[in-house]
Amino acid sequence: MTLERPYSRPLKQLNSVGLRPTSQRMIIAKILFDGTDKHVTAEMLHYEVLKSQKKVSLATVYNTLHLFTELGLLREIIVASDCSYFDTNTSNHYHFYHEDTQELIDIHENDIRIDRLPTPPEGSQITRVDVVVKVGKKSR
Amino acid sequence: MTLERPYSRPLKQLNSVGLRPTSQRMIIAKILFDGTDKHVTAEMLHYEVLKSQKKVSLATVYNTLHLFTELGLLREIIVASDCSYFDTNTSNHYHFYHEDTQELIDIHENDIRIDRLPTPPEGSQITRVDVVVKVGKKSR
DNA sequence: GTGTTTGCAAAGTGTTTGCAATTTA
DNA sequence: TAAATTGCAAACACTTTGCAAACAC
Repeated sequence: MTLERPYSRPLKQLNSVGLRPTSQRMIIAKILFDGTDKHVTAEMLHYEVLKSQKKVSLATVYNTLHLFTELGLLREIIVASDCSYFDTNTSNHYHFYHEDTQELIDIHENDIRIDRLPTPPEGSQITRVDVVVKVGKKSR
Repeated sequence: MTLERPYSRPLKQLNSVGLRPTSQRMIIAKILFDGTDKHVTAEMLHYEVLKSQKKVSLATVYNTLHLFTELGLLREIIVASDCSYFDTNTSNHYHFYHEDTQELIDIHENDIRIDRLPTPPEGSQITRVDVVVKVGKKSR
């Protein structure tokens, strides 16, 4: 935890993409960019915000998550059709998705390898490769 | 196309999982299991149904898609948070997802390979591996 | 007949939007 | 003060559900 400079990283992140550091964004950025990798849903983040400081509307949370994603500060991960996750680690990596707990867990780059990527259909190019390894409770 | 025995395959599929071959299910099964691999959304399927024969309610389409999926006749594929695809090919394979056309395209088993699958977290086991290769229009 | 299946319309979910009020630079 | 941002509540898209009528066996 970066207790010694709790504001510098969030501020830098906002400045780096040219967003005004409003109080709502700072609160959100402070939670997201604390130096550790996080996977959050809009609801989870909203809850964290309410827990930590003054109120930020859910609409603003959604807005901010999408803004951050467009600007490259976050990466959206689709695992289920009923909720989106956002990942503060924007580098190339994949995920475990625990079907029982709905938890998203990083798979480190070295722990999986895809070789022989397929040629994309005529006229298209690969923009991204998503890998989700679904896991469940061990049966026995 | 299996024009010669248009009903046998759908009927067999329904029988094989012990579902009553109601007219609605037969209509749906006939569209889905025509011998070719298909990727459909509930809306697409509903549209196909209406186009081909008498009416089946959207609720029943949803119901049937989920029933078929639970019983192993279909596989659900999550590519975007706002719509689910169902794949008539239930064997292990992955997909291209065209971000511009929302089209889902099979990647054949031989065209991609994942080696070194990661060890799942303590107490869990891998239930499935989903790979979606997102593609977009070639830029130049 | 009895249990299953269907269709409708209503309810539900997560998400987005329009707009007036507020805040930032 | 001009432009950006926020919050609210309404609107949204997709999906699910409750229940009475219809159907399959």
